[in-house]
Amino acid sequence: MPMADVRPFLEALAAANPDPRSELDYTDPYTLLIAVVLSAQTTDAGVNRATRTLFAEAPTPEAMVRLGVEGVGQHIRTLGLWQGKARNVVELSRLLIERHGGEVPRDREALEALPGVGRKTASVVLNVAFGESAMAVDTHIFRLGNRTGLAPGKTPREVEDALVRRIPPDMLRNAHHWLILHGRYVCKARVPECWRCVAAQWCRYPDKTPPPVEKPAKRKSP
DNA sequence: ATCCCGAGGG
DNA sequence: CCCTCTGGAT
Repeated sequence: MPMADVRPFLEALAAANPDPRSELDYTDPYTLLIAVVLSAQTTDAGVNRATRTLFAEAPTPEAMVRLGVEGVGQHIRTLGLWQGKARNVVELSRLLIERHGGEVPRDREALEALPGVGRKTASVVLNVAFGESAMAVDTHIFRLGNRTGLAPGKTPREVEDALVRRIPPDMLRNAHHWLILHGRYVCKARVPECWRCVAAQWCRYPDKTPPPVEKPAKRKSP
């Protein structure tokens, strides 16, 4: 049975996933754009750290171009795929100046025309920084949408459309973030931890896995 | 060993 | 659809 109303589900996820944007201003489109470009094949902690030190040195597109590929690389060497990302960050910044007066365009086509920016990155920027009705579907959200009944679909695009259609407009902003965190840390691919899921009561997933049996604490053994 | 909060290209 | 680029976490 499909979830009748997605609002309680999303409210529970929102409450369980406090806004992680504390040290960095991810409401700033440029900061967010760079952070998301850096995020592929890496951990969130790594991206946060790299973005923080990078922006301390080059907070604007102009400064980023001046810093150059080598300079950017210094900040992101611990991330996966960092060589390509360093090139993308600099070239993308140059194009922002050349095409958009140094601003991040509020436009999907313009965003996706930038190197290193695909559909998912553009969606996150449009949604989180600009408040547009966009969703990005990765493996976590795809699985969660189908498993929970929130947004069933055979293809990522179908799931995406279902999400944009079903999620109340006032909840769309940041919904991507709540869903992705929930999919990563609770509604996991192999072993979903339903016993600590705040939204289990609205979920149709049949496998309500029990909590792991508490192993006897290891006393000082002989 | 396996999996990523992807994009670009064949 | 497939593959490659890459480092870190588990």
